[in-house]
Amino acid sequence: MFDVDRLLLIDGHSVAYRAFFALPVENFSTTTGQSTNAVFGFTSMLINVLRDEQPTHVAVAFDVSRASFRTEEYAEYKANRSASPQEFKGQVELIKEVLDALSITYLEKPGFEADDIIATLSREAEDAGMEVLICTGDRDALQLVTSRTTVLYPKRGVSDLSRMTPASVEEKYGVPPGRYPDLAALVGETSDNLPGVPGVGPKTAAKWITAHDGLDGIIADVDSIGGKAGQSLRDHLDDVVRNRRLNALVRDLELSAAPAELGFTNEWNRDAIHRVFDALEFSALRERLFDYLGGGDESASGTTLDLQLTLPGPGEVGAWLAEHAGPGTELGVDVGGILRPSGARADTVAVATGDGHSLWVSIDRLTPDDDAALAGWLADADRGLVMHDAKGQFHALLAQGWETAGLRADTALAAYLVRPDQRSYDLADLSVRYLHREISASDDSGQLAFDDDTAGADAAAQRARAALDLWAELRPQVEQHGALELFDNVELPLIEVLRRMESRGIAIDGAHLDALHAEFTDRMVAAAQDAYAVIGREVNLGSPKQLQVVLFDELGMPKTKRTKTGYTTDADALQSLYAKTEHPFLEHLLAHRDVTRLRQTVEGLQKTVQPDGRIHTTYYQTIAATGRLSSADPNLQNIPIRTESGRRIREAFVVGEGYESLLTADYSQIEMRIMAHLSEDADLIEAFKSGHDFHTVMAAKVFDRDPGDIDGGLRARIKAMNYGLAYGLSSYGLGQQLGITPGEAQLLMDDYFQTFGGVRDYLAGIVDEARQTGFTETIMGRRRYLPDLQSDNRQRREMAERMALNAPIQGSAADIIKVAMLGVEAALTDAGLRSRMLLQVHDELVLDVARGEEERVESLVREQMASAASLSVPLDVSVGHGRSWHEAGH
DNA sequence: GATGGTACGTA
DNA sequence: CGTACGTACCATCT
Repeated sequence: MFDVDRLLLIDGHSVAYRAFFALPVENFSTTTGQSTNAVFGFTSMLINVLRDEQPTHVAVAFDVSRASFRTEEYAEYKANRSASPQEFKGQVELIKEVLDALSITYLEKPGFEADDIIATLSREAEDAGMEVLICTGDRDALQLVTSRTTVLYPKRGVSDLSRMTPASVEEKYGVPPGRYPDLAALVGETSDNLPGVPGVGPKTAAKWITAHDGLDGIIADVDSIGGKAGQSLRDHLDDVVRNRRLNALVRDLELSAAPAELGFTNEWNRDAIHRVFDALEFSALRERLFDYLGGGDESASGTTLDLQLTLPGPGEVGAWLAEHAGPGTELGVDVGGILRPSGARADTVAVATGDGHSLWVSIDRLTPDDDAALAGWLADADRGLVMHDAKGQFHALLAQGWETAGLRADTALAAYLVRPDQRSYDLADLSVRYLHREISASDDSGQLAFDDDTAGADAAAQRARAALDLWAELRPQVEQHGALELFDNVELPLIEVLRRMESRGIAIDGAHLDALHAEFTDRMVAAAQDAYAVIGREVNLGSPKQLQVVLFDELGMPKTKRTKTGYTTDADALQSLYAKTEHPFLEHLLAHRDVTRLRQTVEGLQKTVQPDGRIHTTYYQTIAATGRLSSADPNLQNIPIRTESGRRIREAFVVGEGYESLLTADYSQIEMRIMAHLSEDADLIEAFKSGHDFHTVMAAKVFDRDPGDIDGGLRARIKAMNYGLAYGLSSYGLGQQLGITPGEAQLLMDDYFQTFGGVRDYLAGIVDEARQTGFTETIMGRRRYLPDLQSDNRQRREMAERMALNAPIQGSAADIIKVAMLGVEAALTDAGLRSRMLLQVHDELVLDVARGEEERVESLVREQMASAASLSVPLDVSVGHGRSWHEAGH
């Protein structure tokens, strides 16, 4: 490389504005609703250019306002520009914050444009023997291009820059860079509101400039220029002269910094970068930035933490624990190994104290004394253990035979309660966000991959310490969000309940699954053959793309609803096509879909049956923004029930060996009951207290008839209405579901709200309140923040409104069943029963019931579920028993 | 091999 | 053009 200084000059406004229009604003906003697309695009471009061009000096120039000496001289200058969009406002200030964090100088000069600053600096830099790179979307800067100065001009978006050198300017415009302003003066610049000579484009202009040695020559010879264009030029000569005066950049401004003072080092203030990127919620960009910085000296940055790490020799564990990790203090713990319900294994344990000490042990090297010391320490309820995502680590510790008693906090849960909308709560991310400290990330299974012990030990100790420090940071926030009780009394104790449920798993009748798989396979093959026979060839029935060709091109069926990639072939659409065409292909296709789906479900289950003959799902406590649990590997919360064939899959979930039956218990209409409670609607409350079929009673009230006079049709309408309410249904959606017009659906909704005015007022009130406070709240104070309620984008705003309607209702139901689960688990233990809770499916619990315990367990479960919350309507629980989940269902 | 889109199962 | 999820497959990208 040449040993030459390189100055990078960026036109801040120009690049930010380009970025704003290149990146869809709706994809870039923070949880507080601040748009960040321009900041993102600018920063992204900045990082790329820093990486690719390796400048030694950097500055960014901004316009102070639209007013400049040019507007003084020509009031129409840039007057055609519409006001910058609302979403753009404020983003320039954020860009300046990014620049501050990166210690990059930015310059402004009242009365002048960013271009002038750049022109001045580029001249000074050239005089000082530097190379210059100018990054701008403003073509006026092309006049600055020389053998030492290159313009990086965004081709499209902001990621693709073209390098404009003297040769490439000449190739593109037919004139050398110095003549570019002459050309622009003749052609005009729409974006600056500078009209050029009508009928003269770049080709003509370039020809003239070459022939007459520039604009001055053209003006001198103006009468000799022939043709229509020549006349046009003479008619608009004043404009041309004015354009040329305005597009000349000022190259001798007095600036606050000279090129030599713009030195750029990568002595970054990492802490400041973290703060700014946190606020902007730029995680991927931060990684790119630090990747680029990567070569640098991390330890010098001061954002990692030195821990006094002890790798104890044989028999020394107990002494360390006694000295540093006694009772009454909070301690961070990190367990490494295989962290899952089945096949778990603990390999390492790290402990970190608040005063900088840490311990790391490899479990297979512990002496019996060490083992006993650690086991006793973990089992001591007086230890305030702070862990991150503790459940998996508990599985691992338990595989080692170690029980844990003193869990004081789980930082994943704490972060979730503060901001439940995030997709992940990775410890390394949270550490950066809340502690501004970088730690090495673990992979999904909690395994840390390192070449040697020391590095792995340090990383594990860092994680333990990060959890401890995160809790200090998050605890006040949990409290401030009013969620401390929910945290201490519900979410935290629920970890152990879920861990037990996962460990227990549910027994599977493998032979039944095998038989179902064989049957579904046969039916799938038959349906496919039938379908192929109808159209005379084989297609991939699972490919929406190929199906579209068959349905709409070859069979000429009417087009369905549009999707991003064509027309939908979903089940609803196929049904309605079948109603119209009665084409047998559709019949076979739908049958194929159904049975393929069932087969897939069976296959998925077969793969997850463990050697103990049971399926052990994993429950996730920090996924659903409303507070629900989710289930994965496999998901046992979406096992089919609606169709006959589907229900047969539930026959494969059976009572465990040594138990007598499965029991299922579910809340009936829990969401409507919550709505009754929260809305205090007298008629709705009365409907629940009547004891008759709920939907029928509701229909009787809406249509003002006797319950005996409500037929199936009326009941179905009100049932759909009841269920749709909590989702923020529209008349369109309701009509779609009931097969009536949106108008009819609207009339139905009007009737409904006429009767249940309290419900209408409540629903409207939720949204109003959320708009004011920024969040919704469940009966236990679980919050969900919905910044999009303020969005200018109608689609986003209405989506947020529906979320606001749904979150308190779905979330309160989640609160209630969580409390019930804690109650059931504790009551079974207290009563000394062997029966055990296995599954939760949002409003349902499934238990293995031990011989002779059926009655006691049923009444215990009913009692715990019914008393989990005290509402103004009873919490009705229905219970069933059977040898399979199917039989126990009701 | 990762990712986005589509489709579909549950509450 | 109703909420909340997880999983599978296909098509397309790297």
